[in-house]
Amino acid sequence: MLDTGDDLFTREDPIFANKELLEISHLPGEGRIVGRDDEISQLANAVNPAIFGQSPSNVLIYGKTGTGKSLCAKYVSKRLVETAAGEGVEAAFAYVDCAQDTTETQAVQTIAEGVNDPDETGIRVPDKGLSTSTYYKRLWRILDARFDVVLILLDEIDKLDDDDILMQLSRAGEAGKIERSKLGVIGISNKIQYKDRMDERVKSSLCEREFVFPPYDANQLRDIMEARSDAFREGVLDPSTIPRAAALAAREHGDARKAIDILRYAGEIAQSTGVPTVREEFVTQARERAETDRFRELIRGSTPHSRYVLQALALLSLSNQRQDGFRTSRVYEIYENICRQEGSDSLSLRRVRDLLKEHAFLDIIEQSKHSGGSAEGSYTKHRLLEDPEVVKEVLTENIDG
DNA sequence: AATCCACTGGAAAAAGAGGGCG
DNA sequence: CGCCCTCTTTTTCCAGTGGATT
Repeated sequence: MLDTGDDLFTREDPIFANKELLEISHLPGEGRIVGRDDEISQLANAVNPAIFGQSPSNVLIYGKTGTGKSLCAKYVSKRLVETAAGEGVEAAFAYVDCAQDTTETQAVQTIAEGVNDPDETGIRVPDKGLSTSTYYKRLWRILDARFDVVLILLDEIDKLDDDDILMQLSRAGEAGKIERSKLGVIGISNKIQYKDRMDERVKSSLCEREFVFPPYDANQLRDIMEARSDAFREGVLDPSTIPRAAALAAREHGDARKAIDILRYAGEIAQSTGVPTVREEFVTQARERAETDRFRELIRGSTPHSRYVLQALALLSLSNQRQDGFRTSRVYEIYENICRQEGSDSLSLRRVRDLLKEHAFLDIIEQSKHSGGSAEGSYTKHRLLEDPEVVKEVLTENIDG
């Protein structure tokens, strides 16, 4: 996405030797996963029966973002499939990011597509258009046709809007939906409280084993970055850069993904300014850039009206610098103006309230409740958390697209 | 204590898009 | 093609909320 590796010009990259090591999607090989040895062996232990074609334990993994949950789960699954193959057991794993596939149907579709091979099974899995039960039926057929054991990784399981899929998966065997295959579910959640919300029946079957991944400390973050430092050319990385970035990341979140992002941005800053080494002071800049990018990413893909609402709030913040928030009706007025300018019909007040709430959920704005004087009742104030200038800029730059 | 009233937020349902299947 | 399915966006309806005023 960021750069497509245009090898016409980059054959003599002065900074990066192997930039893929710093991409988020990169799955490190053996010995590159730092500080998670215990977790990995426990996880492996839980799913071990799969190697002999027996049912693996269902597992629930907790931990904040960037603590290596997905990484370890994927790594163990991959190793498991390899080992099982050595034993003559046909195993596979399917990975679902529930933040992207929030509904039951989408998640089933992703699993089915992930484990399917149309040439072998002759079963097609269309993107959409089928009923949920049809997707299930096809999934069961695919599984029985191809595999002895299947591990299903459900990442960010708390983003799922209902538990139905867990119910179906955990009971597939008993209900006789699948005969040959055994299923194992590995659920990954950011929220510890997730389990409380779960249906009792699902809870008992899904939570056979539970693991909590603690955040990385500064030393571990440093090791993680060191382990990937050969993404850079020799001598390019200033010795103080990694400790600095590690300290910064540990203090703020302990998120390894962000830490690696920062390292990559620092490298890119060096690259674009033509400096031959990655210096310590780039780390601060890199962090800022990571934040702006995060915001752009949040905005991207939102509907026009969702943007207008944000724009209205940005406009208000710019013209009234020292106010701590703007009430809904005020935002709505400005929003209506913007709609007139853009020549589109404005949405109802009710809808705009929901849009504001969505933004609050993404930490773009902050909402606070107030109670007013006579005939005022209770109301909500909205305040932009990002820099209004940045918001306005990002919002207007995308209009031509 | 009753009343005001601008605003809140849950619920349901319409509308419309996207897509498969026979 | 007609029917069925899902899913998102949006509207409509309505029962609260809560401090100041009466």
